[in-house]
Amino acid sequence: MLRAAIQIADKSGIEALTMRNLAQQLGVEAMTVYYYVAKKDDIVNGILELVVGEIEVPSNGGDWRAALRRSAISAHQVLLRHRWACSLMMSPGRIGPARLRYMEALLGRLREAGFSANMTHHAYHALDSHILGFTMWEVGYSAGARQLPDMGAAFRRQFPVDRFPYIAEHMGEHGKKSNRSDGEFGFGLDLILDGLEKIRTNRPASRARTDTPRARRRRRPNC
Amino acid sequence: MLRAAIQIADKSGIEALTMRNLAQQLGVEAMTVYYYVAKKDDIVNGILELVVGEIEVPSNGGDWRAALRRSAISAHQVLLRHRWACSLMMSPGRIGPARLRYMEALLGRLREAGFSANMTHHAYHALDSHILGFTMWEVGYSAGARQLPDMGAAFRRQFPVDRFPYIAEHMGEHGKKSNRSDGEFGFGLDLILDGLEKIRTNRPASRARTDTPRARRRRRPNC
DNA sequence: GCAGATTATCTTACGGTGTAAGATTGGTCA
DNA sequence: TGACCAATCTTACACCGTAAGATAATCTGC
Repeated sequence: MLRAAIQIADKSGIEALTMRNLAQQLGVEAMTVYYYVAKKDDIVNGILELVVGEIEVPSNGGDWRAALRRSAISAHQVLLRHRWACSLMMSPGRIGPARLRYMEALLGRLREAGFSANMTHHAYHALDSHILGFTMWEVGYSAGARQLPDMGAAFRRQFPVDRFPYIAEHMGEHGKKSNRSDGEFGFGLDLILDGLEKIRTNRPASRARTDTPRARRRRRPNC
Repeated sequence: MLRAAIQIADKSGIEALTMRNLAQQLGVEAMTVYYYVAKKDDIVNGILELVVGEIEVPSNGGDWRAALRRSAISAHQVLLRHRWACSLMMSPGRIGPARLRYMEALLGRLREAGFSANMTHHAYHALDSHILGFTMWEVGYSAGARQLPDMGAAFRRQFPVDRFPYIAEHMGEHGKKSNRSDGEFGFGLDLILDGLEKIRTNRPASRARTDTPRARRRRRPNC
């Protein structure tokens, strides 16, 4: 059932995933689905869980930078395969086991690389913001480009080059092949990873992983 | 009318912005709103336009880094004031005049600082991804924390510390005051800005070294 | 002053959504 | 055979955006 739901969402967008559509795909009436599921939200959480499970978790040994880079690119690709998943990952209350496993691995890899708890915290959010933020832009951008195949011409008509020269140039850059694939994603990713590496080597002994992390003195019960 | 719509969305979320709700707020019947607006989407675009207009555009003179930083922080704050706007900015087909003005100013400031067209393109997306990606996470996170006031306890019950020690530690970092305000946002922002500054001074007007050399062939006319 | 046009509002209705409540079918087992 | 039960379907409701048209209020030109 979740497979059918993913299929619908992949093909026609998450807004096409309705109980009636899903039931039809399963050859059944709408309300029958509720025999297996309490709320539609359970289906949404379920398919998100499956998709997050597709993401390659940072490996344990070797270069931390390479491991994180591989994982980030894997996440990017998974989210491009399931373009509806991005916004779901950023909405509240959707953190399931797969997401926790991913978070734990990523955080652990950072700590293991020598980052302090505070640095790890910041690094995690910087990486996460880039992965989700960039991919979400990319998804929206290509969706817009698909439904307006000649967006460039429409744009040029409405916003002439002489009024927005830099945007025009920017659009030109979008057409270049060298910027395709993971190139644009990788640029920001490397910017962040390079910055982290610099921080890591500049302050090497800022509380390495000598102490095992533990939930000490919960300051605020705030997730 | 758009003001009333923003008020509804700010107070009760974008999903509460229905034609019937909006009409009620205006002391009028639902369909009356359609006398002033063709589709609900026009209202959504309208309020987004107003909100994007609140963002402080990068100033012209002085230090490029400081200008971009100020603008990014302004965007962050505006989007926290109107927590519904983030996801709208990332969805396709919502680029209005205010957004173009912002883009043009940001791109222009980068070019003026000495970045090549290609670098500017990459820098823009890295910054944009961070601003929108981070803020969107933040919005979702705080929304989750608000509706589950003791999320921490619920979490500890379901996912014990010994199984997810790094996540537990991460959650601890969230409680620290030093990480509040623009601190978390600023960290990733500075990571990106530092990286950009290094690129700018090290190789003025050069191609990104992160571009994996690849056979570049046809460039598709794509926006 | 008043007919006609314009502007603003309301009423009704339709097809879509998620889902609550309960009827119906078919198979298994005592 | 009669009871149980899992699986499915039927009906209905409140909400959504909005199409179509009726109605009321105001302005305009003679």
